[in-house]
Amino acid sequence: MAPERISDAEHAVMEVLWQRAPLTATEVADALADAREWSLQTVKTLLSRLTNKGAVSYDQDGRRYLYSPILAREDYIGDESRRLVDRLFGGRAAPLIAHLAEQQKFTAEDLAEIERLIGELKS
Amino acid sequence: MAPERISDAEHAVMEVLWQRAPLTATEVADALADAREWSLQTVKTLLSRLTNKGAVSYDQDGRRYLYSPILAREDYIGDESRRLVDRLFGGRAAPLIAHLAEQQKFTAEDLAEIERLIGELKS
DNA sequence: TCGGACCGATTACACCCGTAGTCGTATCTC
DNA sequence: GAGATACGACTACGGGTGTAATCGGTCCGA
Repeated sequence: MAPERISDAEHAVMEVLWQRAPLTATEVADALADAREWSLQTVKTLLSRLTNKGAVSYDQDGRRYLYSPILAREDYIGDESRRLVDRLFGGRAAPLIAHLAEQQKFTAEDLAEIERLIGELKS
Repeated sequence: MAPERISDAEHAVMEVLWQRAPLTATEVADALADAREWSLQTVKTLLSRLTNKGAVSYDQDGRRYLYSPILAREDYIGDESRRLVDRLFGGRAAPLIAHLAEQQKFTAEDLAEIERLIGELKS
């Protein structure tokens, strides 16, 4: 299948569905109300585009739809992360980490966590 | 100023200019010939859009332009990395690393490198 | 039973993006 | 000095995106 790209706005909708599903369009819109000032219609358009892209499905419940994600969040963040690493760091992850490190993106807990991860990977 | 987003195609042009500058439009097109099958006109359009976005500047050399980056590569990859971390990992970098780790994106050298980085940061 | 209310579907529209073609002009060549 | 050439500027155009309004059908309340 063609890996249909998911836009920023669409991604916001996916995040809601990944958190809990199935949901009606209205419920999705409510969940987004804090973050984005979208009309219900806008959310419905995004749901419909996501459906066309094969990223969400729906079950009909009377005259409304209950939407659920098809695309797994794991897969999405995997693809996006890989894209970034490929585009900006020649496909190698270490330079990304070096970069994040220089930006002071790490808290003490982060460092401990990462050390633990590295330790695991080495064994 | 609004941080004008740089598109994928535009980014490819920036990479050339980051590698060496100043360059003429034709030189940029030549440098890209291997990677992308773009006509010279396409490259010129991209350079012009990047100029409008304030990401590159030019010096006039007779009747042609010598283009140079204004936006620093550091800043660009910083912004892009931060965008990704914010969008997908709630602004924390450790989960990104955990994710990359699970994808087996790290070679043995990477691991050594990262360990070294972490060691430095902890001190 | 009739007018809203509420659905999803369809349509709208301006802007960005990828990918160029064309135009007007300045320069080089003979 | 006239035609070819090379340059940047302007124009084009189909598809994606953000952001909705409108349409046609159905159900609910009075």
